[in-house]
Amino acid sequence: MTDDFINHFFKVVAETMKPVLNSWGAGDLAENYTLEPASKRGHGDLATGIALVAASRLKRPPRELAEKLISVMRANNELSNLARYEVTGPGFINFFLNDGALMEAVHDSLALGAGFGSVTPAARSRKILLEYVSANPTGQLHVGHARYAAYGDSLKRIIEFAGYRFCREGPLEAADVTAEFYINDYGSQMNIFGRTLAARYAEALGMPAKFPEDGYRGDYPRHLAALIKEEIGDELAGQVSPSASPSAVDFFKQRGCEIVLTEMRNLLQQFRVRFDSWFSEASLYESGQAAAAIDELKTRKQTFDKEEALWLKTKARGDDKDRVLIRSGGEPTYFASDIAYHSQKLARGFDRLINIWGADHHGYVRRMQAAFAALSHDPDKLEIVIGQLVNLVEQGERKQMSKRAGTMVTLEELLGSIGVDAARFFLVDRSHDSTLDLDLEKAKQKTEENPVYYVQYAHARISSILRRAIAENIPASKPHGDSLERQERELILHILWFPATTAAASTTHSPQRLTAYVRELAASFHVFYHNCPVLKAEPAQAAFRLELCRLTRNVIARSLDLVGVSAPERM
RNA sequence: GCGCCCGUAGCUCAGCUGGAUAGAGCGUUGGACUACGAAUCCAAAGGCCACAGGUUCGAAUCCUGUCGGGCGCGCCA
Repeated sequence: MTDDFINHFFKVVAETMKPVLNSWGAGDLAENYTLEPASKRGHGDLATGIALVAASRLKRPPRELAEKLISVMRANNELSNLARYEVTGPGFINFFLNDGALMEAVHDSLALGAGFGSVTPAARSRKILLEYVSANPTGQLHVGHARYAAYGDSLKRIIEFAGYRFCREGPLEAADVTAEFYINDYGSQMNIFGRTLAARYAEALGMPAKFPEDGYRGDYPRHLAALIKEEIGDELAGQVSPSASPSAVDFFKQRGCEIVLTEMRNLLQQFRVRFDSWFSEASLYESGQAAAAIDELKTRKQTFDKEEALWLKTKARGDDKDRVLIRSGGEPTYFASDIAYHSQKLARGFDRLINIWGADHHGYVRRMQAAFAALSHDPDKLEIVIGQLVNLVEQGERKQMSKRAGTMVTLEELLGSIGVDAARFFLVDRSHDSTLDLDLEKAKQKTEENPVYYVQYAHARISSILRRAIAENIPASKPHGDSLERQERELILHILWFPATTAAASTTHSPQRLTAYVRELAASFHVFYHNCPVLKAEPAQAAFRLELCRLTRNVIARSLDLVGVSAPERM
């Protein structure tokens, strides 16, 4: 897209200051200075502390430098048409944007349509593989998974909209994001799962069965076994009682996994979390890629044998200790297939791999990075984001969430009790590196206080105004002349920061920037609404305010969409 | 013991990657519907930004240490 207003203003100011900055030997500041919203009324609309930064470097008084910068700004007509400026406090330069410029900015932003706040589409965009949730296909998704699902899906939307920064300090670039769910359908957990289902199946047939020692408790495996029983009847009755045959275990493992994945898929779809790809861990063994990765590590002399196991030399690459690839019993570890998986991702042509892992896996980060390096992959291509956990709170007490103990709130229950919009907003609204306490009873009671409704209400309210404008045949048009009310100015300023907000949300991987932003935007609108009549204003003003309303509605709807929340026209 | 995350209003949390007098929601108190949707708005009260140092024009933000909480430190995944 063409530059948004803030970006444009930044560049005009930079160009204007550049000759002076160069003469001071500080030309680099022209690209690196910060322009920010002025925090308090009386400080103008935008502010920069560039003179303060320059002052400490040049050992000269900041106010003197600020005055000098302002004097060249005065000589620039384009800039003077946009704003007036003054030096305050220790040497800040404050910009007071002209009403006319703000009105133009509204018009121009609206004209950008979906491009407002978005990265310029590239002819050939880079490819990102974003992996998240990746739950074992042995049970139900719980609120912990829900948090990563909401976070990961929002991040995908945000990166695709705002772009991604591939190099430190580099620009945001257009990117295609493939969202992938890694299915851990291999290994001992799966065998236990198969044996559990076989036992529950036998029970369902009224036959005696030995429940496996580490079997999966709870009702869910019974539910799966019942479904399978409906499919096959008593066909396998002879193979499961009193204990299951290997082929029966295999069957239950596979069929159970399929059912679980189908249910997960449906549930995630309801949650508006869309995966582009589901990748099976077991397929790495079937295709030989797991073995190939291990061979390659051997060839590169990155492994050694000890106590009948095969180890990878990760300690030399920053890990706390060396790690086992193949157990003394001959079985490969999860780590081994994960290494193959990561190589495989790169082989598929992705420029960047982003993994979202729970905090309970952070100890695994170093070893993965070490393995990555051991294969001479570019370390910058692997980015691991750690998300903190969700704790359950019941009657004020924290409880560990556990499948086995049954203290677990499923995604299904969460959706049933508070709905998709409230759940997504709630889960993404707090920083992903803070632990989240969830009290389901409170969440149910407090659903109506969820800030999502405050925002959606603003959207519905605007929609209502726009509907009436059409019904009453009041045109929206390009503004001319009039000055702006304070509430209009504040609303416009909020809107103009939208592109910077999407950019920041992307570079810092923080969807919560958007929830915070859209909440403030809705607040600005509500204040505007109470002070500035739209339909009942005189025609020229009504026309402009209708444009402002349309722009506000677009930005609210877009912000909500970027975190997977709906923007209803009526509620 | 070591590593990562967190500590901000009574409660739940923001704080734009160093800026001016630290913000919102809930809760409390008091106001505003014969004006486009009161799921809204206005006002008041509420703070040693865990603590101690350091970096600099300037720190809730960066660095070091202490205290408190969470998570991890398997030939589990």
